[in-house]
Amino acid sequence: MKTLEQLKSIPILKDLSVSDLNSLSEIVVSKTYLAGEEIFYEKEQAKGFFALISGKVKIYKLAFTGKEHILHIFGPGEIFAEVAVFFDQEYPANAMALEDSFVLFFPRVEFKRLLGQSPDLGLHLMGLFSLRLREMVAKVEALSLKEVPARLASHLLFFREIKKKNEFTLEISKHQLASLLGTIPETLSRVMKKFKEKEIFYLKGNKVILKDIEALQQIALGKKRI
Amino acid sequence: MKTLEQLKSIPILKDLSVSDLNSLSEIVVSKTYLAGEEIFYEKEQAKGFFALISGKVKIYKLAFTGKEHILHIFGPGEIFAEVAVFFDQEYPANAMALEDSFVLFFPRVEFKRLLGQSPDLGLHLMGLFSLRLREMVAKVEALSLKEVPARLASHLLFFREIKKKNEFTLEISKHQLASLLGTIPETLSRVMKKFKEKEIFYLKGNKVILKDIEALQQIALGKKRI
DNA sequence: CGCCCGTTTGACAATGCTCAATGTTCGTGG
DNA sequence: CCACGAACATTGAGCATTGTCAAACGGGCG
Repeated sequence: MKTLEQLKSIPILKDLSVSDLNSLSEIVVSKTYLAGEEIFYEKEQAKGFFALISGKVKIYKLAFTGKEHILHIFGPGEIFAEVAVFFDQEYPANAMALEDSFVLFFPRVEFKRLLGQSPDLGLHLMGLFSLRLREMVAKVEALSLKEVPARLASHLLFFREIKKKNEFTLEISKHQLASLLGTIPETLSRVMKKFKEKEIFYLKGNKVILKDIEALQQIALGKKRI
Repeated sequence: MKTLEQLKSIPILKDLSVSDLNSLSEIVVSKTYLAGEEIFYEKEQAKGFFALISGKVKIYKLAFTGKEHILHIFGPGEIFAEVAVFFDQEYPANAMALEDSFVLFFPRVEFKRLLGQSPDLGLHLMGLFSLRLREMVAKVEALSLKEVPARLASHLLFFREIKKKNEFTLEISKHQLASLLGTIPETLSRVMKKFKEKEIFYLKGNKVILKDIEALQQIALGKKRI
């Protein structure tokens, strides 16, 4: 696939003018990462940002003890590490390919030059920043004000919105899901067991069928305990 | 003080061109809030963002149970609620004046028009977004990977950086500090007691004198328990 | 002086983590 | 096709941390 086609496959970029897209296609660099491969480390000098064309990537922080917290998991069409554009400093977190992944890399300096020329490009990027900020605020809220069952319920309801169905697959391992929810696999397993016992959902492997949406909503809000 | 002077007192805006500043001064609206007064609510339609000229403002989320988590406390010269520019939706959190505060309000629609005209203004704003994002990532990390003593130690070290001194005042009540660290006053009080016992700091009222920086750094990283 | 609010302390409960063991799934190779 | 191993997932017991509830303390202000 041509670079231009790939750029157009990214939702946030597809509305850009042809000239903006052409400019971008001249600066991007294609890269491939194997499953499990590190894309960048937290302490690494940030040289640019990425657009994921295919595969799956996790952005995560590591504690001194080795405990991991996943900030975000990205799929095809999404942009990540875009903060790098504005800080010629370290990346704020680590990134690893969860599956074999193909990405487009946007070098910081060149991209910033384009930004100065196209206000439209800047507006798109600012919209993305706003979205990320909201996601992070939601994460802080969840971590500090909600318990694990509420966080799991919120996540399941979020997936339901995305998939527009009560039946879906989790797409990531339980270990990864626990890390994404700010907990550990054992705790997640116990909470899921309770959800099953209370007939809130059906779970087999990675397949989920939500059964009691009302209960999920109550639990997500912290109005109901399990 | 003239609006133009006030705009120049805001660090992130002071490098803007005279014409940009003049454009801004034409759209801003001055507002005053008394201590304890709500500036906006979470569910409220976001009509613009703010620059704090004098006073103190907290941005916070509320749980269904009434528990509060402070996301940020802003002082003079800082900009807040800037995400509002890109979403004609609800504010993502609540804002309340902690002291009598004087702010400049930037209406969303008018500001966005200026953005389209001045790429430079956009670049400044994007830098601000990046900073906020990093702050939020740090918060998520602290909440999910660190215990209360580590969060307190980090906060004290952060203040030390700002003040460039080992001696300073906390500026906010213990209750507010607890909420900022994602805990409750009782827990904070107990942790502080331990810090005092271990001679890590001296504390009297709101006055703090850091005594064992090394220990604070170890605790902040989670390498050492108290 | 006495009241009020913020703070501290105490006793207790609960949530979630650690460590260890057991189950389960799935891919590989005999 | 089955057996085996490795990685993933679940379960159990015990414990650490933090939250809840209630009471006492203390400092500042009318």
